[in-house]
Amino acid sequence: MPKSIIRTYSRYSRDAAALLGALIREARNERKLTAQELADRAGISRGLLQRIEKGNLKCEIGAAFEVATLVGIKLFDADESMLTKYLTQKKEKLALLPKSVRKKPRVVRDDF
Amino acid sequence: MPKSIIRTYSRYSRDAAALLGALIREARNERKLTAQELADRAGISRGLLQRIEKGNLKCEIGAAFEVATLVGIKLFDADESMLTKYLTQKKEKLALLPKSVRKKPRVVRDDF
DNA sequence: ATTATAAGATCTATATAAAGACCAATTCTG
DNA sequence: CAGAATTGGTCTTTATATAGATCTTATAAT
Repeated sequence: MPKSIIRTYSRYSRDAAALLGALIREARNERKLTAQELADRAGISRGLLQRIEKGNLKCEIGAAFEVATLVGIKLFDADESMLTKYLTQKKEKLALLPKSVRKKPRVVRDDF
Repeated sequence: MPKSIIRTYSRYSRDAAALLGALIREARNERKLTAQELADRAGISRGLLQRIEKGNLKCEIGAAFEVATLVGIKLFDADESMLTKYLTQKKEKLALLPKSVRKKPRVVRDDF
């Protein structure tokens, strides 16, 4: 980040991250895992896990997803096979869609 | 990151991030937004948006969620009010759960 | 009530994610 | 087709997220 950017987040994003964190904490409790244990399994530090559970938005998405996966949280309400299937479908659909979005209509050159 | 940590991600996490990226791309297309426009609205660089759409796991979760929100993707299949409600419920439940997970049963001191 | 353990908090060093600028390759649209 | 616009890379700089260590506080189980 060259210039210090002040990021703002919508209520929706904040709540979504907070919810994900709460779900993780709940699942960790149910599975009787300490923060250290779960962090170790996810290959992250305990501090990072703490921030994820608190819904911190500055965490890397991979770490959050990995932890969620480890405690059995189903992202997109889908299990592994469903996720793969859904992903494949989306990719196929994307292949058909236009590769770029054209915004400005060309200037009509009717002056000659 | 003091020592260079090689992070590994499960298939599930990778697919989930890839799916989120694909959904964003699809929604951006439908809304006829260029990458630059969406990036500007989200307050991020075009490069970061590109990585998010590709499902890069090293992106910050806040940026990804914010972009998703901007194109109308419903996280946890919930709209704003549902999300808030769900979050409140989770917090209430967490308040009742034990604050810490005890693993090792204390050594019984029956020698006196 | 004790006390070991887990969780919370803070600090430092460092690897790296991200912005910004640039150029190359694609791709719509007239 | 043409040519502008969009997208895809690459490179550099810099702010910062993270690991790791340490200390404090809270808590659960005896």
